Amino acid sequence: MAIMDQTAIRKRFGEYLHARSLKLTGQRDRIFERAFETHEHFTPEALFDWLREAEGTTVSRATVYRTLTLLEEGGFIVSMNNGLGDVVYEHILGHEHHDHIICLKCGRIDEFQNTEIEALQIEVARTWGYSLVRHTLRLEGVCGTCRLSGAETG
Amino acid sequence: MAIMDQTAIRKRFGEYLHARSLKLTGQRDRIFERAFETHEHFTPEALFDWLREAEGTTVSRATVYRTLTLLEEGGFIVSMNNGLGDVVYEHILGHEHHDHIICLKCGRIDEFQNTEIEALQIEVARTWGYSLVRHTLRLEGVCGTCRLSGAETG
DNA sequence: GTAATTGCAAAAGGTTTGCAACTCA
DNA sequence: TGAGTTGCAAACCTTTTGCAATTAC
Repeated sequence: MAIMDQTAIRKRFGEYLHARSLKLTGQRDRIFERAFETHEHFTPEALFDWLREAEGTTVSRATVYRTLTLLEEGGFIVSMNNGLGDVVYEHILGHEHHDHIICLKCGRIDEFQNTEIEALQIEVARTWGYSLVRHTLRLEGVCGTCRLSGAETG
Repeated sequence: MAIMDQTAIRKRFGEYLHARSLKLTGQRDRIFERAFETHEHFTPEALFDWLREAEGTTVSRATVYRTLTLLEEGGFIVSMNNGLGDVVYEHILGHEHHDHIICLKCGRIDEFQNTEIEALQIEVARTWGYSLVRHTLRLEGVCGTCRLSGAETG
């Protein structure tokens, strides 16, 4: 399923920086690497902590924020809201476009694709006179695990 | 199309407060009224300003926030993200469930309904073992007006 | 009369920014 | 060498909170 492997995307990151006359600093490198190391959604703060926990590795919060913005502008990562008020990011490595289904009990996030829904969205946009740039579809519910365990909690 | 008229929902607000042993204060009344007066999506700050602009009417920011939370808990309004980092609210008066299509250039928000998409969502959730509680579908693009005027702006 | 509410100002939480020191190319 | 980058701390913005005064019921 991978569209591009880690090496290729790393190279593209370098090219992207070069094209914009930006420098590949140690901090950017570490942030990039760490962001692509996880397959989870993460907050800027979480990434900051991960880097701090890694022995000796310290990158300032400001640089984390600045670099995440940079990565998003370059299309290497995308941001979304986790529904609890936090901004979370995910990298695009090996991800085709997908939407999310989120468990309201445990916060688990699964990803899915549905071409029929995609097609209908384009149709809706056209109907309203919009040209569709992107969309966000988030399904929220209770996952199987939580339904079996917690049942009717809170 | 209205599910409930303004009078009816106003009454329900009173009942809701009563049921929770809360008081119908002048401030709550004004906030409620103003929130239902507009059919646009609004930020807490915007509502605060509206009330301030209205001659003599002043409600503190704190009370605006507290009351909006209260109204959302009661199901009288719902909140969402406008995609620019702001929390925006909309009242539910006369609104059936709908999704949003947002213009990335001018921030305009339109609402639509599509039963086919709704049905497919339920199917997706079932496939993944989730029971669907709710969903958010946001289409983002460029509206007809902006496409005609601005064209390829920055 | 009394519990609930308000306004204020301070606090909080997340993100951005100015600036001097530093570093990649 | 010099444009771009970093870290720090202060600034920002939105939202929340503690508390004394006030108000609805």
